[in-house]
Amino acid sequence: MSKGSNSSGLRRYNERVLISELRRLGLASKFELAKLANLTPQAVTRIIDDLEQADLVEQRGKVQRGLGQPSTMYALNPKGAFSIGVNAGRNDIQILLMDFCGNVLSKVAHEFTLPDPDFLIDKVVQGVNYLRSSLSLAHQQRIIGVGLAIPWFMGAWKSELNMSDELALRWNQFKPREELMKKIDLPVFVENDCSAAAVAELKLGCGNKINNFLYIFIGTFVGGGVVLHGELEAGVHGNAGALASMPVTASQLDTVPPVAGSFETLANRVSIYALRRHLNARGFSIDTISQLPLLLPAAQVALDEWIEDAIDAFSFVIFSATGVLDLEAIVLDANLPRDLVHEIVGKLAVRVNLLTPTGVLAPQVLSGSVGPDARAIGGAILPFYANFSPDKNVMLTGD
Amino acid sequence: MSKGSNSSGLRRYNERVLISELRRLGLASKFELAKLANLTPQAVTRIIDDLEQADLVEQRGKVQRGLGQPSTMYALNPKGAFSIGVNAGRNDIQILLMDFCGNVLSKVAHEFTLPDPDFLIDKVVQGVNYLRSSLSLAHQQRIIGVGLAIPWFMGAWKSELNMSDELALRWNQFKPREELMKKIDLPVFVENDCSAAAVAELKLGCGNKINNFLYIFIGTFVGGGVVLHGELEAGVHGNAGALASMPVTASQLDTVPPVAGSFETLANRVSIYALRRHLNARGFSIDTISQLPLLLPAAQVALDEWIEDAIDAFSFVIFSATGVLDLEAIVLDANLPRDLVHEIVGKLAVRVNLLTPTGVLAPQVLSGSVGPDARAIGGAILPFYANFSPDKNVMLTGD
DNA sequence: CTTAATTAAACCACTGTGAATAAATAAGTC
DNA sequence: GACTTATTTATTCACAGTGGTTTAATTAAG
Repeated sequence: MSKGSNSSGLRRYNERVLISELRRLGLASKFELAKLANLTPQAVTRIIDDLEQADLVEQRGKVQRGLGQPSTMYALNPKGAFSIGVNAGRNDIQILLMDFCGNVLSKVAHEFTLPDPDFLIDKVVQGVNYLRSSLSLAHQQRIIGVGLAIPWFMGAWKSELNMSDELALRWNQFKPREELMKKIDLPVFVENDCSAAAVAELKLGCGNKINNFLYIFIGTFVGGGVVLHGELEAGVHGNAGALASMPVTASQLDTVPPVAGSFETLANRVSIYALRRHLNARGFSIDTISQLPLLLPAAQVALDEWIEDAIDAFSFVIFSATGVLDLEAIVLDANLPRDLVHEIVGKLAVRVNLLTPTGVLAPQVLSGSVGPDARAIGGAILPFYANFSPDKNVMLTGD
Repeated sequence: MSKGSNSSGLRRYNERVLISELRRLGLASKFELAKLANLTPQAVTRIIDDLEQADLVEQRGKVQRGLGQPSTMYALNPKGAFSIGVNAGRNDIQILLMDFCGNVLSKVAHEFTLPDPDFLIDKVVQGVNYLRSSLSLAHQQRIIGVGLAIPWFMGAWKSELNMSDELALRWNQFKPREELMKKIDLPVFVENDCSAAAVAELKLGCGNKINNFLYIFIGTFVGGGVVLHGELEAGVHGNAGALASMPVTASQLDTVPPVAGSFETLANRVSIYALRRHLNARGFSIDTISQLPLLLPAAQVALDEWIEDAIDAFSFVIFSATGVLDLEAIVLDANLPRDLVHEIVGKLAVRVNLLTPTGVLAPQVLSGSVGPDARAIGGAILPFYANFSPDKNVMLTGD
């Protein structure tokens, strides 16, 4: 089952290790890289020189540190590779162009209500082609792929979304990767939207310091991504971090009770859907979540009620996840105002530390540092991740 | 953070890949191994010849398959390496000697009530030395280590175990690896008992076919181990699979309710401790779980009540774990009569398929094929696992 | 004489070693 | 203060070592 490797696999692996270190550090000398990667300066020299030849890495002046010859610093060449990331949501889509250093160069977005798959694909193709043409021809050659972040089981929430049976069926049969590959002549990478966001957090956010975490994103519903040992753990069917359906205890609020014999689920308590439902029950109505601040301070009590209930449900899920996986941290982000995210994270951290059961070690609770665009950004990272991240599989594929 | 590698790392990795394949297949030719491991027959020849030289692999005759030269078959040499496995439980200890093929050569066991750490260490040292001396001097040189499977947080359940504060404190401060290394001049490997059992299941049980599963073992309490991509996932602090403290909904039975603001935990509903408590409440008393069959059929109703309640709690935990990790299977074993394990697994499988929420893919539910000794056997595998399993870290440590 | 497993010898790609080189600072000398 | 020399650190050169690959030869069957 597990595969052996050869020297070119080894080289590719070391190459990726150096690229990753360089991405993590921003700026480093060959010597530093050698120490960090446990390689000899020779090996690093050869690899970095080759990468420089291939325009993936560039010199960035020299730095003097005390005695000795100054270090020639290297960094990833932002123009060395490009990637296009797509987040396809239930109500909106964001498409962005990213350079090799992770900078977002440009971005397009649309909002809509309940798209059908064909419409969505069209929007993606249009956006990708538009962003693509914004680059010079030489740089267009360096786009290494399109990464799509999209919820799984889009058709599974048809009642919550007022979706027709027919549309739900089409969503269920929809194969985004295949459809996109038909219309775009670039490699296509697809991940669950929240797993993609977890990758964004791993590569551009707190992943610099933390290697094992559960990422949670509150959007229309709620989802997550799992990062173990600095690598995305996608699960057997790519469905890891499917937090929406996680069982939790019943809510104190006005939720629809689950069908008999079944469980209450996290999405029913923690999601923008649940928040809006509770606000509605308290007489506050909004069309999109961006209008939330307009309701304040009148709706503050209702909002606080929901926060309290959400924290309750969350702590349940966090202890479940920590029990199974013994994680360093929970990283929470949301399509909600920044200070609200911080408030939830703060209260959650207190609760988690208070209730940590015997036999479990409390994880840190952090707020995501990438923000609401994490999913699209994560999408853009997917092609980089597949081509330049040092996972074990790199070694396996021979020449 | 991630480290590069060199040719000796590569060689070690390939060596381990071949050993693992050979362990999985039992018997294979160089040519077969080459195809499976994605290596050239040449490379395999070199590696296997070296391994044969080192007595880790041996020829096992020739096999004719149609035309052509017959294949020379190879297998692991059972006398190539030995390992001693220990399971240190709250009431008993098993110590066994294992050969390189995974056969248990001999075994010693003791029962007791609430040992203190020193007593336990003494028992382990005695047992290890006894088993060690049962081998010829030449073979004694080939013992590659002692693997200890032991519950974490032994002192954390002092009220349930009627443990004195003083004893609980000593357990909490107990460092088994350090203590053992003082008294045994062999490498010592320590894992959580249920993680060790998961390794046993991975290497000697269903792991032949399944690479991603949550292993659950019902003992005095309940615990688990996580296997992802054919490797044990121990967690940041080695505490992955800490199912005992997993939050679940409240029981319908006679459990002690959790303190206010806290959760009910799995161990309080699914464990031999919980079973005995329920049997007690129904007027049936046993000293050890092996006496359970003596109570039947009188206690059948009480037993069925517990099973029903246990399945309820289990399905909660299984959906939590599957939501986070998207697993292929749940593998359940217990220190209970074999047919009772099968009954629980059967009923659990039905329940899981019935209740699988939208957005989650139901895992298989299987009964463990290693059985009640899984923890000690897993312990014995730990040294083999550390020395011969192709995990990524193999490559990292240079020469 | 075909087929398939296995091996031998030359080869290639990679990293490692140890000496040499380059570029700076620090210390000593006039 | 200018010049020299030693010291330190980064980097590179040439060669050696390891390990897998290639090609062709060998072996043992049908």
